[in-house]
Amino acid sequence: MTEIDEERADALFHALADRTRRDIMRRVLAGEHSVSALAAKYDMSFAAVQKHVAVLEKAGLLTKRRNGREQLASGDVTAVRSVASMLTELEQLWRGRIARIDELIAFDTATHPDQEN
Amino acid sequence: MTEIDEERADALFHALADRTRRDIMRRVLAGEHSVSALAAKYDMSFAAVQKHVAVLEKAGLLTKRRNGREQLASGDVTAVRSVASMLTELEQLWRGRIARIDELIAFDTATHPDQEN
DNA sequence: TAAATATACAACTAATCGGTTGTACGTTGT
DNA sequence: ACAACGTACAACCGATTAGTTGTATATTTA
Repeated sequence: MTEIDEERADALFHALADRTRRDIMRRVLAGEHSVSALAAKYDMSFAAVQKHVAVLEKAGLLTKRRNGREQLASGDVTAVRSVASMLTELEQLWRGRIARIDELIAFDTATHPDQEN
Repeated sequence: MTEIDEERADALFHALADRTRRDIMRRVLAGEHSVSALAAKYDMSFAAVQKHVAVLEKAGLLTKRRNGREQLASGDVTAVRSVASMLTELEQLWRGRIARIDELIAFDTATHPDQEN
């Protein structure tokens, strides 16, 4: 369960850790684009862009749909949201830390009320 | 400007694209931990953990503070939030796409009111 | 002062990554 | 039928990664 989740997190963050792939995500979230239409936008080979699309697809960040001879890529916003929620989980841990510090301060001011300001 | 931002995004996503580093982040967001205290938690050498901490520090996800002979690491929640906001930006592009689709539907139902359901 | 602890860093290795070129195959248009 | 287009995939290459071991340097503590 958690093992699979961590693998998925690895794939998601790794997929987003590349400029070209983040740029592809911007385009395919805004609308469908064929792989060759995407490839035309970057100064690299078609195969290189195809690999980037494959990385994003394996991570679940986009899906492909065949239309004739072209493959139309479309961004999956729920995958983007799942990454965001992982970050929110991290933030919650930090909130817990702050809450604990606040408790300490509350205890301190209750024990030594003359130290309040 | 954007060049630096993309480099920062590369570093942030790459830093989070590793289980051990995400786990370190959970611990240091919840509270301060020395590098050796962290190292004791994982089945790898001290040097390996030290490198992971260095990657997180370079990305700005944690800061270190010297206390005697130990180095206390503390998670930086604002860096975590900056990653979350990048994802929100991506999500906005998707919202734009949906808005455009809605406009098309509105135009269509206005032009062909008999096709409504 | 000497031993133990905590860190830093260099050098090495196997694996992965991001790119290339080349080949093959189905689909479309002439 | 055939040329052009869009895609898939394998093989290769240099750079980077995640790990290791070993050594050096402060800081405690006995």
